[in-house]
Amino acid sequence: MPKSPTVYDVASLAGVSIATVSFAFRQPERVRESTRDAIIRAADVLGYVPSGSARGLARGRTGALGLFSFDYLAEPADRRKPLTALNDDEESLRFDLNEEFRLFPLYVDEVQRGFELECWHRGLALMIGGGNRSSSEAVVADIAGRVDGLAVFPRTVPEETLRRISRRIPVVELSEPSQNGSVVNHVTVQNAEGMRLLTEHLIATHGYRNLHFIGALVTSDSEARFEGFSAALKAANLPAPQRPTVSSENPDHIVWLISDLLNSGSLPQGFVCATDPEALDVIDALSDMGVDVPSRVAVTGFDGIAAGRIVKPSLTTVRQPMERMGREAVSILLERLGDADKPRVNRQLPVQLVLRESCGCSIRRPSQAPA
Amino acid sequence: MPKSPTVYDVASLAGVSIATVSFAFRQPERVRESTRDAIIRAADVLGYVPSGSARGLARGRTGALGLFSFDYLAEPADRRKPLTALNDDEESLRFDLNEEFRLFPLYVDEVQRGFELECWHRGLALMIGGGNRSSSEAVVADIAGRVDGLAVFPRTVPEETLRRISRRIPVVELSEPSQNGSVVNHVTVQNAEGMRLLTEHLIATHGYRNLHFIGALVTSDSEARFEGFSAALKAANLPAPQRPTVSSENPDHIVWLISDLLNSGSLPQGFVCATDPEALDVIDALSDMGVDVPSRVAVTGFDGIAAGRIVKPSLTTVRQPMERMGREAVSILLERLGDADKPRVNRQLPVQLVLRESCGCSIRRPSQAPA
DNA sequence: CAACCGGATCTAAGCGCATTGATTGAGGCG
DNA sequence: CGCCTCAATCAATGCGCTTAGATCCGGTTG
Repeated sequence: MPKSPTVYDVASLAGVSIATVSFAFRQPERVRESTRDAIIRAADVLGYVPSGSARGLARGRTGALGLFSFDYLAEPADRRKPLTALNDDEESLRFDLNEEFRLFPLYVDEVQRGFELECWHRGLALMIGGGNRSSSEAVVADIAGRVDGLAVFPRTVPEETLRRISRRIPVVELSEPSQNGSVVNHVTVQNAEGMRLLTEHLIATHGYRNLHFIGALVTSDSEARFEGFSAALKAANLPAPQRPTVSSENPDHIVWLISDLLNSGSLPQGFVCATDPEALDVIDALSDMGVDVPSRVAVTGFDGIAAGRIVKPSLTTVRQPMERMGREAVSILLERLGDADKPRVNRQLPVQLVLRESCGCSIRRPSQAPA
Repeated sequence: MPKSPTVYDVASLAGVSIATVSFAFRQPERVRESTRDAIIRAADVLGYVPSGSARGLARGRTGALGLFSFDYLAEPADRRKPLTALNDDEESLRFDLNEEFRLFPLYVDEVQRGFELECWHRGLALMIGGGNRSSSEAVVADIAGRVDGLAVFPRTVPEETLRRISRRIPVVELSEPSQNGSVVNHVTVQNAEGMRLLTEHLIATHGYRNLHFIGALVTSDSEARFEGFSAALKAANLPAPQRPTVSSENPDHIVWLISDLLNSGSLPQGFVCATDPEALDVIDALSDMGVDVPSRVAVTGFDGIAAGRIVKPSLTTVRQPMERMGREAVSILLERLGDADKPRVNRQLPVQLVLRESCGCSIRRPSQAPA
């Protein structure tokens, strides 16, 4: 690019000072109309686009919010096999057996969308970064340095870094706060309550009495869900496990775990999973072993991702108001831009039970008006 | 926030000059280890996070790419009815009749995802903005001022603005270039070719001879698709219409249009639509009028969005390599960051025919190995 | 006619960092 | 023991913009 024009160039071409050029754009009413026109014309001729960096520096705020998300590329390789396959050109024109939908609109993506929409709606720009625990430190600081407020997904940024950043700008974490209090704001959903309702449904409606909880308890959200699960069992006078059947984050573990249960003849009546992706992995594993879902074993998830309605059987789950979570995050940040030490909040949003096929419910079409 | 610390604060606490602080972070090898440690410790104590604006200003580049997208909120109201309904809390726990999936992972979202992944992969931050023709002018300039390269979706930014921005930073438009040459780079797909293949399939495999093309020709992409459609008809010695049955962008128009055809008894054997969303609207309209798809009329789309596999009947379409388009955009921008006047490119990517139910093809499960 | 006033414009001082060229000092060499 | 070299550090400048305060000027007011 041939050296982009600056206020100085515009000013000299228009025959005014740089201050006037700046005013012409930021406070047009302060500048006489004729001069303003001249300035705009000069800017047009030169192709002037003001530098965001310079503006941000001078004003002390950037007018942008940041969101730090997962980087899918950093996930274990086997998780993104479908993606790789997709890039294979010679497979063009094949039947659509790709399973990319299992990876794309995930929980984070829908939350992110809400964040975007709300930012745009309020005239803010949005800076997005991605990474995982390891990569993040530098990357997240990089982003934090360019925005007026930051939202992060759990497990993307070490708490220490979060604390440091929150001394500079407001920060909100999109998860249940960990038990030992948190240094930042939070947007949560009714994790425990939602899972309790779902479990109750399995017990009351379907009469299941032997349920397993599957999920890597890597976030406070999953933990809260496990507690909701346990609470429902206790309320029904069923034995509640001390710990869930942990699956770690490797999908293979789910396969091993289930084949163990199958071989030992101790398959439960239902698997209650901490998240939708885990539930989908469980369904896959069961299918591969010839175990029918839901007639032989029920499976449920938690999230409400798109893939849950695409797979067969469709997934019974608890839907989080993902888009709205993103919106709330923006709103929390905005409220805190001005006054520094507004108290931290934890805004909890309602969830919604979504009954589909995988729990044993048949498909109904309630949209048909009863005659 | 209590006034965030700067290099000056860190420098004085560590007892060095600001230059050394800067070096400690940017070129660690230039600083003796002991001093570096002292500096990092001081930075820790103060909670120092370098200002992106200042850095950007000083270095002359920001290390971020921009993407300018549609703002769904700016769409006609009736298009987002499902969204509104979703926010209604009292509807919690209802059966999942919401149709949000019709709006979310659309074409743009998947392209955007590719853009994000590629940026992160290369260690770049990403700034996203949204708007439509009207709102954009200022917003897009705002973003253009903060990034080193910009990608835009068609119809989001007036060409004049695009030209101006491209004098400052490299720009790539995610669409077929318009016939009269373009001032920016492009990432395209085989629009015409893909549509030709699809139409051929309808003619050859299903024997349809009376097809209508439906689509608002608001982008060069849609135009190219129409040309592909016409080409296939001509090749089969079928009469090709001069113009498509335009639907404008108001879904109601599709309803009117189809009810007209129905009332006059001139329903074709198939509707070939310019995009998936339009095809879904057509299917909806037909269903509402009691016309079965595909037994009575076939319908096809173009895009490959997720909703196409969720709806009944599932949508036959042409799938664009959306994620890859985003990736290519990043790659094009990056190649042009250094050398200013590298020639403009138009990188065309392959598409893929996806045969599902709505064209009359039955569901096959090719993954089953033949015995 | 002088003092005054308000609108339009300008001068000048940063904003926080990167970076060039200068400075310092310790070790190497003859 | 003096001179040179090189590594480590520093002083100073500029990046492009915003904005408080100064200035200028034509028009008012008494």
